[in-house]
Amino acid sequence: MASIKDISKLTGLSLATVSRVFNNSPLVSEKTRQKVLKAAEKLDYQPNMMAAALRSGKSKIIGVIVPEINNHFFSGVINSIEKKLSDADYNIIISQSHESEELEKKALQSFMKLNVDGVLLSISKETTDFLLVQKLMNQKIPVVFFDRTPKLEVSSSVVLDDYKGAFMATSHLIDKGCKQIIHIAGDPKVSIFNKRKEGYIDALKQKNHDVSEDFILTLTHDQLRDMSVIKQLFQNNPKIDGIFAHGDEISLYVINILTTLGIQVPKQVKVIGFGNVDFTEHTYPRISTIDQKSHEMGLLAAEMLLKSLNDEEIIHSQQILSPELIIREST
Amino acid sequence: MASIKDISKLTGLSLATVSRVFNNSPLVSEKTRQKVLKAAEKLDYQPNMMAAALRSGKSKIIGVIVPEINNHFFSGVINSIEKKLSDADYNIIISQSHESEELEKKALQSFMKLNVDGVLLSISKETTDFLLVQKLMNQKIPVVFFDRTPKLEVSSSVVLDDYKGAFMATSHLIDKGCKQIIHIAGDPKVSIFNKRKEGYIDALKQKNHDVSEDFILTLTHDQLRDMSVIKQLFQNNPKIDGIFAHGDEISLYVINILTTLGIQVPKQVKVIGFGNVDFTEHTYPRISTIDQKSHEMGLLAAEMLLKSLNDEEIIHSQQILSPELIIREST
DNA sequence: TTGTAAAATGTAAACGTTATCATTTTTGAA
DNA sequence: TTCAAAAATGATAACGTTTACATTTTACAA
Repeated sequence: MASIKDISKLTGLSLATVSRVFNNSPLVSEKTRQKVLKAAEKLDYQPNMMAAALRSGKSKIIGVIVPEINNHFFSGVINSIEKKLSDADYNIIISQSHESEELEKKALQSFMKLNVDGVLLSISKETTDFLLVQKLMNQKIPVVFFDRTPKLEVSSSVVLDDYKGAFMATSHLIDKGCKQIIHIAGDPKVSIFNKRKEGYIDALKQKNHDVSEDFILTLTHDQLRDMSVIKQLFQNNPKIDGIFAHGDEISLYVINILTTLGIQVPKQVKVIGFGNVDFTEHTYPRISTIDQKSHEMGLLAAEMLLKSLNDEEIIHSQQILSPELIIREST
Repeated sequence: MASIKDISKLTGLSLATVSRVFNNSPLVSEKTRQKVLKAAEKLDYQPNMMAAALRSGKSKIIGVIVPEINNHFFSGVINSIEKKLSDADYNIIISQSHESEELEKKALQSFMKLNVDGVLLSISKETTDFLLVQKLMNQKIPVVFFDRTPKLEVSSSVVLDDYKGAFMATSHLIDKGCKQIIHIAGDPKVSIFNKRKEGYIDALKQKNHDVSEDFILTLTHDQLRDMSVIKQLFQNNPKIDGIFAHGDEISLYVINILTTLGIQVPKQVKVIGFGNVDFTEHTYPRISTIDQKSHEMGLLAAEMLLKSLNDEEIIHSQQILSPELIIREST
């Protein structure tokens, strides 16, 4: 591989001037710039980012951690992040925590060793301590949290207003005439799922509906797969006419179970999900849902990071995106 | 940030021995190893991979390019790749080509500048020239293609036997009694979609069914959204009783359209998709499909790359994964 | 003890850049 | 013409490792 040295030899210019050309320095004449560029072309020169990173302290690498990459929402966010950051000539390293604090730490440690310029992080369910993140921030490496954020005073983050989304979804069911609405809740370890639960409860309260713990189901994936739980619930409470599920996959699954049980959606029971995953508009019936703004979230998180990267001072700001109610056939 | 130098000073040992400790060299006594480790702990030392990469020529970074990251299949493959490679202490840089040859080239160029140790690549629809990939391989940087591969003599690749999958899907429909089977084909620019078409055709031929070009639909996304095309097709050919779609999203969509038109699935028309995307088992009816082995593909591709990375010589091998027929309610 | 091989440690030069400071060349007003 | 300022270039020391080679220390057979 040709280096800056080879160009220097070929052109008779010093290392410094050659380097300046590739860094678009204004203090190099047009004539020599062309000479260098021509030589670079001839030698098929590729700058060595490792050397540049070592010397300058800037790696042009951004670390991204998500719980699972093959999750509709996260892959959507990453899609936007990658687009935005690669446009700004950054490379992105992606790691998965698989909901394990240990793996998350390992990834952060790797990021430090790799000298990343910034970090985008959606924390795992298990994460309770933020020492490593703090350490990064102390080293002036900007960190932007998205979707799943810790309770830290000083940090930047982009989240969805999950409470509001759940409130919207539940209110929508009520507006559509539902009297007995159940909620299929998510893992209570994940704070955004709790917020969805609160939104559901408050929407019911506001419209003077009864709130019953029996109507809030927190099921494991296996329990959910077993139709009998849902079946029994409907047998015991034939008046149930609305379901707010904390995720789209769950809502699709529930609709499937109801259809199997001969219960019609939306005629007898109206169902709304959360996420606005692609498939929701291709199902039968098409599923009403809350758009989670994955694209906007990725874009905004990337933009916030870029701003911190370009500005001298790291700015801390908390952005809250508003969810959007998508009304389709299932309600 | 503490460096090896600081440890050297603190312990009174030379840079070389300290370095040896972190590289698990056998030629360092247990006593000094402990001394170094203790000092590292005290100084909160983090190795600088950039420096190591520059000196050793090994970056411990693998570049991965896919057309779109927020695509069920690719995010599944990436999931396995990330798992496998991070276990082996590699970092992965992910780029998207967005089906553009130019962006793909840009990503590859970035990879070269970053001195990646290896590349995993699923080529874009538009890609026709492989100069950059060749250049990488000439520099002894192993490249493993997956899913979408070029027609290169010397290369490593992991693909699904798409022809076989389509053959299985179509044969399954025939076995279930379908007489008039249509195929909703994918973009002809993507070779694997053509192979699926061929598999469909050959399965029909083998069982002495007529093959008609009218029964092979190659629709744009917009055309597909417009139900009238499908509607007309069924009005003109009321005998159609089987549909093989080149993707699961499409099959879900078609089932949706059919249901809207009052056509029952699977009673009147049987539908099978391709991909085995998560949602296919939560729909109503549950969708029969062909498993695309995303997990196996990612794992195998990563393993092949690791092998080339560890062995002196780069081995070239073409792996073909066998698809699996998943029979559900839609057939 | 001595001698010698093996084990452990040390020296110092690289890897390809960037950036500070110094030097040379160019420009153009006086 | 001269001279100072501006523009362009150069010399060189880092950045934090690794590694080939040299040296010292240790172990142990003779």
